[in-house]
Amino acid sequence: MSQRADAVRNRELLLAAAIEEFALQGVDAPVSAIARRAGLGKGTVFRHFPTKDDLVAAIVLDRVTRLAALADDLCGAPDAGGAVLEFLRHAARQRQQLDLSFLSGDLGAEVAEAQEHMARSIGALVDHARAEGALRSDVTGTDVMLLMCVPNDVVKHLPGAAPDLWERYLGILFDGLRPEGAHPLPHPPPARGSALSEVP
Amino acid sequence: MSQRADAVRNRELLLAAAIEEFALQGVDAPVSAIARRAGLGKGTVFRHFPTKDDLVAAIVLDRVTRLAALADDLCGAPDAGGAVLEFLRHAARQRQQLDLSFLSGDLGAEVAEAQEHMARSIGALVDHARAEGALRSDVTGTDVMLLMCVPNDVVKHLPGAAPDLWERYLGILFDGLRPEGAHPLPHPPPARGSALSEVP
DNA sequence: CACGAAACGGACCGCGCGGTCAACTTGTTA
DNA sequence: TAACAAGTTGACCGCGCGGTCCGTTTCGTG
Repeated sequence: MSQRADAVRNRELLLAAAIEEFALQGVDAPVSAIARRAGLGKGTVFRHFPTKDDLVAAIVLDRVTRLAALADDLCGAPDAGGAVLEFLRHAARQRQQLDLSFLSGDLGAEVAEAQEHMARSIGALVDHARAEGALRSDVTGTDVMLLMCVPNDVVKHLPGAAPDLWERYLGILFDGLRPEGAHPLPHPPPARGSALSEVP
Repeated sequence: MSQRADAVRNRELLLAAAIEEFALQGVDAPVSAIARRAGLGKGTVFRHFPTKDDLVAAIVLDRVTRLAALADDLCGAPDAGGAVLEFLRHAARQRQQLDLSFLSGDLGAEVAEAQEHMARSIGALVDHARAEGALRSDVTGTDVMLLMCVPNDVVKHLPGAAPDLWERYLGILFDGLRPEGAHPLPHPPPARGSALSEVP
C-alpha cells in the first residue's frame, strides 16, 4: 500500500481548508489557521506539503487541470462562439470561489505544464470560434486566456457586490470580443509562448 | 515656519522611493527598503508617516485626486466618447507605473472623500457620453470606474509583456462599451454609492 | 555665530510567521 | 493480537517585519 486511508482523507481536508482560508484572508493566511480549520496539527500540513508554496501549487494545479479538461470538452461543441462564452463562465465561477491573482514566484514544472496544456486547448477553441465568425478576427487564444480573469478582477474592487455581478462584466467583455462593430486594435497580440503567471 | 526645507524635500523623496519600491516588490516591500532607496534612515519614514498604512494612503490620495481632476477637465470636452477613452488611457498609464490592487483595510476619510469626488466626476463624464450616443445605453459611471483597472489587470498576468500592451485590451474593452452590437447585459449595475476598495 | 527646535538615524523591541523535530498515536498486515 | 511503519502533534526555533526611542545632527533665526 502506498498511502494510509486517513492520510489521503486528511490531504483532501487540508486542501479544502486552505481554499476556504485563502479565500477569506488571501494567500497570507497563516498555515496555522489552515491547520486549525482542518482540525489538524500544523505539523501535519508540512508533512503533506513540504512548503506552503507546495500547498498553493497543489491548489493551482487542480484548478488549471480542470479548466484545461473543460476547454478540451468544449472544443467539439457545434456552436464554437457559445463554447467560448461557456468556458469563460465556468472560469469565472471557479475563480469566484478563490482568487489566486498574486504569488510572485513560479510554481514548479507540473503547474507550468498544465498551463501549457490549457493554453493549447483554449487556442484551439478560439481558433474554431474565429473561423466560424463568432469572434473578431484579430483576437487570439492568448488574448482570451488573459481576459479570462477580467470579470472577477472587476468585481473584486467592490467588496459588498452581488455574488453574480461578474456576469455583467463578462457580458461587456464578450461584446468587445464579437466581430460586430470591432475597431482595429492599437497593439499586436502577445506571443503564444509567453509564460504567464497564474491565470486560473 | 511650519516645515523645515529639508523635511519637505525628504517627504517627496520618500513618496517617490515608496512608489518605486512598491512597484518592484509589491506593498509587502519592507519600510527599511524604502528608507534605503530614499537615502534616509528608517526612523525618518515613521516621522513623516506614523504608520506604513499612512504612507500607502498618501500615495493613493495623490493618485485618486489627480484622476478626479482629470475627469473634471475632460467633462467639458466636445467629444464625450473620446473623453472617456482619454480618461481610461490616462488611468491605465498611471496604474502602469504602480499597481495598488490589494490593501485589505480602508485608508481613512480623506481617501474615501477623494474617491467619492472621483466617482461623481466619472459619473458626469459617462452621462454625457451616453447622452451623445458614444457609449451603450446600459452602462453606468460605476461600471466605467470599475472597468478602469481592466487593461492593467490583464497585462499583469504576463510578466515580460510589452510596456504598452495594455492599449490592446483597452481597445477590446472599449469596443465592449460602444453602442454598436451591444447585447443586453445579464445583471443590473451595482448601486452608485457602493464603497469601492482601491480603484486607482 | 550661537543657540534652540526640528529633523534625523539606527540600535532595539515584540510579534507572528514558515518551518523542524522528537515523542506519541494509529492504521495495517501477517 | 502483536508489532511496526506510517502518520500526527504542538512546543520550539530563527528570521524579518512594523514600530519605538533617544542621542546626534542640521536648519533657521536673532
